[in-house]
Amino acid sequence: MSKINIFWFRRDLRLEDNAGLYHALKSGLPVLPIFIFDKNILDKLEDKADARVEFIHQEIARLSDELEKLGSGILVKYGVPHDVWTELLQEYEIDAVFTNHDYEPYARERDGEIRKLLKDNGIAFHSFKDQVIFEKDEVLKDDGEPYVVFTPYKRKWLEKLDSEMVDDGSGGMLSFYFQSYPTGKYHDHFLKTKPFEIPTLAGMGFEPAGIPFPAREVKQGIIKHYDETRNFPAVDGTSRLGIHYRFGTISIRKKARKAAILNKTYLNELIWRDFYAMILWHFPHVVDGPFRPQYADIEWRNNEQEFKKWCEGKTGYPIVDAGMRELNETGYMHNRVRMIVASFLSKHLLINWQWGEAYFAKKLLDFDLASNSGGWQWAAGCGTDAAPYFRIFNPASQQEKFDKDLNYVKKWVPEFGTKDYPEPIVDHKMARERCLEVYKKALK
DNA sequence: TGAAATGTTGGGGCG
DNA sequence: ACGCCCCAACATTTC
Repeated sequence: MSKINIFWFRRDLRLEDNAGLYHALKSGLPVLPIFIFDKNILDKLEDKADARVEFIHQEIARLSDELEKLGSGILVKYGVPHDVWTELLQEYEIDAVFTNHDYEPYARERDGEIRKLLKDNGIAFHSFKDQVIFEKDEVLKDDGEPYVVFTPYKRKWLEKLDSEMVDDGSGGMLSFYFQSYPTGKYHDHFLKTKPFEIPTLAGMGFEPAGIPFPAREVKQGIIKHYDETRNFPAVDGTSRLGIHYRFGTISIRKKARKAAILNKTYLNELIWRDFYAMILWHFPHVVDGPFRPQYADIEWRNNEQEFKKWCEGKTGYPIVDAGMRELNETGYMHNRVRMIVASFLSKHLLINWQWGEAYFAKKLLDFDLASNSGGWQWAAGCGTDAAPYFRIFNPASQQEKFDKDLNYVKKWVPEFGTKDYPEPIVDHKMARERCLEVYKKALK
């Protein structure tokens, strides 16, 4: 058996502009791409019609088709990564393994184990930055500590971006950090093989969710006008690329490069993404609780019936209910509305934001641990650079500002305005004052 | 990427 | 013309 290198796909499901894959293909030995449906992760999912699993499965099938055209294939396994790698060590003569960094706590632990397993077998494990522009230790304060406030982080991020410019190949200049990896130039370095059989969704205990996935291509003009349109949920004004950023079906470098040219506000959102990934790396405790410890003392009401009504979109606050119903039906919620429903749950209802975070984690197609945690903690006031606790969104004025004509509300809450629509679950004025008291008590 | 409470100003009605 | 009040509009402070 002749030696090969392996490229391990995780959340980077594309053949173009893929850092780890590029390095693998340039390494000299034929490259066998693999993917593992990780039982450690899949077994934790309650809903067997999980659209994210379906999405990954669909994208793996697409990679398989693309590789077949190149005379190669992707080896897809279903199991616990350590067991799978132990099998792979039997099945192949592996020289080195290539992959891209994954910064989540579980992934760090998993990769540590696999790195050790491979090392014990004399095999190198090479991992690369691919899913962010700047990772954990690239944008730090002058004293070497991580930023916990966004604005100075962003300033430093932009400075670093401009610090190294290169020729873009067509006469202009381009940040070194936006350069793409010309993976396609080396596509003939894939291991020549027949296509492999891919485990079926049903075989892994899953089924299709039956909701459509957002396109990989953004409609003309959306990014260019993002700053003007992004706040209006009834307007088609956001890219909806979340799921593609999450699973790497698009290249962050390509999108950030485009954003830097077309719209600074859109680029800003990508910087937030880097920011929260960096925060999660340095402060992994944000997965299980508030970044600021004193917020753990808030006496949440945690009323189960009210939580259920929030989940189902039956709070009697139209903009909140519209958001929750959009989420339940499509796996997506407009970002402006995410802020409104999060503020409402944690502040009006005084329900632990972690309940809401967990609900989003179950429902959002674009769920990302770092950004979800960061966003919820921002809304609840307990995170890095968070909205102060006394900044309580008024659902009525948010609706007036951002959905004046009620187009969004009417789309998702058809019974709005009829007798079938429920009365508000809480009085706004009372809830606001109650929130201020409870937060003040915990924080004094 | 807040909202409400409180303070200030100035125009207009009116005696 | 003047003082007084009301209140909208805007500014500032507070939560």
